[in-house]
Amino acid sequence: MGEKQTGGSGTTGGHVTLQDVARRAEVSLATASRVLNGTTQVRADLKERVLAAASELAYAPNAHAQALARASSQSIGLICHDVSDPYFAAIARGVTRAAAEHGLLVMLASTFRDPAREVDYVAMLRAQRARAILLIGSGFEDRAWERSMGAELDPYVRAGGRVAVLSRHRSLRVDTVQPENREGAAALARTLLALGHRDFAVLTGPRTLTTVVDRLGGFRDALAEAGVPLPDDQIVEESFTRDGGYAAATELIRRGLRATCVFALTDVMAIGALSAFRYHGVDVPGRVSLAGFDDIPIVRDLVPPLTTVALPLEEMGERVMNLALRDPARRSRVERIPGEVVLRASTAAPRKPS
Amino acid sequence: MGEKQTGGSGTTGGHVTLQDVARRAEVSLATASRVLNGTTQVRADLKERVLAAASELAYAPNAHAQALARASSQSIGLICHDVSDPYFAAIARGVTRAAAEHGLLVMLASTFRDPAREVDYVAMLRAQRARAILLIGSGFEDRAWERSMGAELDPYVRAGGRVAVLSRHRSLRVDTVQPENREGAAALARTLLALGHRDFAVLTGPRTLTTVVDRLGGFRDALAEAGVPLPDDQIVEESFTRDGGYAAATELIRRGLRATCVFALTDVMAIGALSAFRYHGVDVPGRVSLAGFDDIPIVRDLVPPLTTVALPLEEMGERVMNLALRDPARRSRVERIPGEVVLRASTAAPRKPS
DNA sequence: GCGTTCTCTGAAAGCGCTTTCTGCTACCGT
DNA sequence: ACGGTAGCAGAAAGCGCTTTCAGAGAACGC
Repeated sequence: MGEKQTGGSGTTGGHVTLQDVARRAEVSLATASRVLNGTTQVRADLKERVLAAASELAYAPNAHAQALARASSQSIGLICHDVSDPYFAAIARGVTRAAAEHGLLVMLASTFRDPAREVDYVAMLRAQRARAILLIGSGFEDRAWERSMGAELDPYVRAGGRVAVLSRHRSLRVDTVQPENREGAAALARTLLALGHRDFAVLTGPRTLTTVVDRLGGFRDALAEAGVPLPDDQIVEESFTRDGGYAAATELIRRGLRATCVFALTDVMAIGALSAFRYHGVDVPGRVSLAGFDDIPIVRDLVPPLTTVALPLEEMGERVMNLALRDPARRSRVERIPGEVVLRASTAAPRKPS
Repeated sequence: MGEKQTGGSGTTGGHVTLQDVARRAEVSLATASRVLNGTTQVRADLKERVLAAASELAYAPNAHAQALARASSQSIGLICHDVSDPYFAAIARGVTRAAAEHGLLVMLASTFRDPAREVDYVAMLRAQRARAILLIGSGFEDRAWERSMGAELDPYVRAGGRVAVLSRHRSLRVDTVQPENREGAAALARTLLALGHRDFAVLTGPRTLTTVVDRLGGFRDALAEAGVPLPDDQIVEESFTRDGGYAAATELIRRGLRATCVFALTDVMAIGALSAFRYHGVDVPGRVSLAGFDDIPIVRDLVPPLTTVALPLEEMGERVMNLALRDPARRSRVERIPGEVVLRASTAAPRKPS
């Protein structure tokens, strides 16, 4: 308590080491370590001295030294496109929550959709000996990229690292949490058909993303099954962002808005689209119905509230985290997450049924 | 290329070490290290051999060993209340972007507003020898908490760690990025007064948060200056969340909505409030004007778009990061971030001026 | 041509921990 | 009272790297 520690070992610069603690407690290094880790019984008085010394010196173990000695770290890596995207933010919340329960620290990386950056981050996380690497969000359909990812991931896995992906194709043979994008989009299509719509448009992100392939494919197939076409000029491609959605909707209007129902492949795009429609005086759902995908939290609060396909985002984050931590023996598990169509006020029957 | 490496050192379990690389390249450990770090000139042929060996073995340096040997890590810690809150998400984006530029990894922790958890995370980050610890978001006005935080932070700083905080009181003597909450709220109040409002209500978060103290104080003071009272029963306290805002607005209605203008202390609360008003048929801005604070990206897309005090969130994240990395010599810098009142359609002149 | 300076390589000493392994003391049964 | 066995403390060997510190050639000047 009233202990002066000015001028002790390393007034400036240095961190207190276990050695310092041991010295002060007048025990060996080994004993100090054992007390602090509870590895073995230690005589009560020594134990007390060590604890006292540690607290007086405000000792904090060096996690790097521990990781080195134990050959295992206390952190996991999370790679996503952009933390500030509500979709990822919700997932990240689930991941961090689950990580906290395991006493793990989350190392977060945003790639801003740059494949090269993604590879870099995997390398960094590998260097950090992260217990697991979590890849969140649509991958790229790109051979070269897959190869360089593999070049990082394979040795990592071979060395005992765990990889889990969320919402990616299984080009990488790893544990996977996979929302049923195709089925969800198809279900949405059927719902919209049932409302009476026959003229559709789609606002999509880059076609190279696996998510786009699945959602667009599922949607289109379901329409085709009902004999309803999806004309190419009614598919507008932009980035998977709010502004992308805005731009896509604007472009759609410019091309002549023939559709009575617009499907934005993500809620984030739908938000932008909704604003664009409002700006251009296109009433939703009066003139067009609008639907999204993901059910990010905010879309309830839009006007009109958005019809979408709900995914349990936070839970998905927890599951991918837990999947990565599960028994490494049984590999390559795939958990499929069904989406649920949530009808809200942004969709309605078309005014003039075609 | 065509190199078979089956059965090499550690087919399973082990990571490739620098030793392995050196052995394969038939050079010493030291030389391998020098090549990989570019520390010193190394004869061209040796260099080539090392590089080849490293790539063939898919070598990834052990960051823990590096950190230990170099006595410095490559990571910074970011502590916030909740990543999925758009306010923090935007800031986190700025932080991660800035960190990427410095080649640093961000370790992310969400406290979910639990002070104890916050202290725990600081301890973990300290153990990780994070280059800097960033504390984002309102602190607690609580002596005991301040003490335990100090107990972690002080030794960390003494040992050379850098701490920077964003949007907290300076009870901790560290670098600070401080939005001008008081001034911003006051400016907002004056703007609303100028619109003709005389009856105000406030939707606030927990009074123990410093942000609440400042924003509420600034708002109230500015009203007082104009001789306008802010009755206690028109201040509703809830959590700083969307649902908190919803609940607060609902409670306000229950108490009898005497105000013509409601100030929600954060945009996130305002979002909830807006939905509550809509649900209860209270027209915004027809019956009440509504204003928030922060200017998180989504509020442009609300209906009506929200009047608020804009803060450059992403930039704030970058600045707090850079502040933490700046020359440690000149300590305790404070960067003040002015807020700018942004008038949007959620506010209007009161219908029946009092 | 020989001492001197340069340049580059390798051996070895840590960084701060964990974890054998060894050895001591104390206690047990008989 | 004595050998045997726990129980517990300390010495020391790593974990995988960086970085002195020496030393060995090579290049240089005079």
